[in-house]
Amino acid sequence: MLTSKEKIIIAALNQFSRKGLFATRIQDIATEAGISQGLLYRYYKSKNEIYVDLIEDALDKMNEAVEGIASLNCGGREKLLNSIEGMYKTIEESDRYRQTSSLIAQAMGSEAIPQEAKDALKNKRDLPYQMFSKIIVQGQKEGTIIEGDSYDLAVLFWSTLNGLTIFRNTRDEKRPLPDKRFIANIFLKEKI
Amino acid sequence: MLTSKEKIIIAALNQFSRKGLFATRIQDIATEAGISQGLLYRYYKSKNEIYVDLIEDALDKMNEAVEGIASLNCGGREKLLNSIEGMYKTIEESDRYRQTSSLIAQAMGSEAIPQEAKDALKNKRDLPYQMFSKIIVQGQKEGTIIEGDSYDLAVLFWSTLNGLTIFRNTRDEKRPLPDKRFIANIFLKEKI
DNA sequence: GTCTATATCCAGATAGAC
DNA sequence: GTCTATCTGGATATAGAC
Repeated sequence: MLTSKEKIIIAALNQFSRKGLFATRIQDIATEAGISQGLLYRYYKSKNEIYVDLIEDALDKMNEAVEGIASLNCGGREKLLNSIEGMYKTIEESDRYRQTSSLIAQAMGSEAIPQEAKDALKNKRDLPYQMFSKIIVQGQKEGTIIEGDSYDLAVLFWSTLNGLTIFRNTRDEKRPLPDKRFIANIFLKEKI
Repeated sequence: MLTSKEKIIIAALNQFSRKGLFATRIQDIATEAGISQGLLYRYYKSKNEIYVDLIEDALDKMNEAVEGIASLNCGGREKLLNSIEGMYKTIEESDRYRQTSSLIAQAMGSEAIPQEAKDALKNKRDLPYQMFSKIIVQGQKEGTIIEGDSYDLAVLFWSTLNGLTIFRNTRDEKRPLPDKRFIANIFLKEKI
C-alpha cells in the first residue's frame, strides 16, 4: 500500500511530464492521487516545491545511471556499446523514463521554472557529457573510437539519444527505434 | 514601422518560445509589444488564438524549408549534404529559428495545448520525415547512401538535428556544433 | 490524517472613455 | 486605434471540522 506522499509524487510526476508545471493544477495532482486538494498541503508547501523535488530527483537518477556505465571495468568500445544498449532498452521499455525525460526536457525548454529548478539543472545537466567524453578519450587511446574532439562527440551522442527519446515520447504508435548499429557506427573506427 | 499586430506577433513568439503557453501572460506579450493589454484583444480573440496562429506558421515555415531542399535538381548525396549545411547554418545563426523550434518542441511535449494546435502538429509534423526518406531512397539507388530502412534513417537524421538544436538552444555559451562530417558519415557509404 | 469550505489573489477577457 | 478601469472565473493556499 502506498502512502499519501508516495501517491502524490507518482501523480505529480505523471501530470507534470504530460502537461508541464504551469498547465498542471494542484487539483489534477490531488485527483490522480485519489486524495483531496487540502491534504496535499500536509506534505508539500506549494506546487513549486513538488516540482523542484521531482526535477532534482530526475537529474540524480539520470546521473547515477550514467556513472554506473562509465565505471564499468572494460574498454571504451564496450562502454559505448553498453551505453547504447542500455539507453535503447530504457527508452523503449521504461514508462518511468518517459516521464523523467519529458520532465527534464520541458524544464530545459522553459525560462519560467522556479529558480531552484534552474539551479539544479545548471549543476547537474553536464555530468553525462563529461562522463561520456572520458569514455571517448579512453576508446580513442585504445584505437577503437574515431578521432575528433571528445566533448563534441559526447554532445553528438547525447543529442542523438535525446532526439530519439523525444521522437519516441511524442508518437503514439510505438515504432521501433532505428537499428542501434547506426548509432554505434557514428563513433566506432571499425564499423559493425 | 511595425503595425500593432506585427508587434504582437513578434512579442508573442518570443514570450511563448521562452516560457511556453501557460507561463506566458497576456500582459507579458502586451508589455513586450509596447501596447496595452486591452488593445491586444482588437487583434486576437484570446491568448490561445495567438498561440495556434504561431504554431501553424512555424510548422509551415519548417515544411517549406524542407521542401525547398528536397526539390533541388541534384543527387541524393548532395541533397543530404545540403540539408546538413542548411540546418547547421540555421541552427547556429538564426534567432528566429531558435524561437520557432523551441515553440514546436514545447508544443510537442505538452498534452495541454489547444486542440487546434494539436491538430496542426499531427497534420504537419511528418512531412520532413517523408521528404527525407525519399532523399535516402534516391541516394541508396545511386549507391551513395548506406543500406537500411529509409524511414528509420530519416528518423535518425531529424532526431539528431533536433537533439543538437535543443542542445544549442539551452546553452548560453555558444559552443560550435560538432563537425558536420560526423552527421554526414552516419549516412554516406563513402566517408568524408 | 483527511476532508470541506473558504479566503485571497491574479490572469483572461470585456466595457467604455478618449 | 488606443488606453484605463473593471468584471469574472479559476487556481493556490489556508482554516477549521471530523
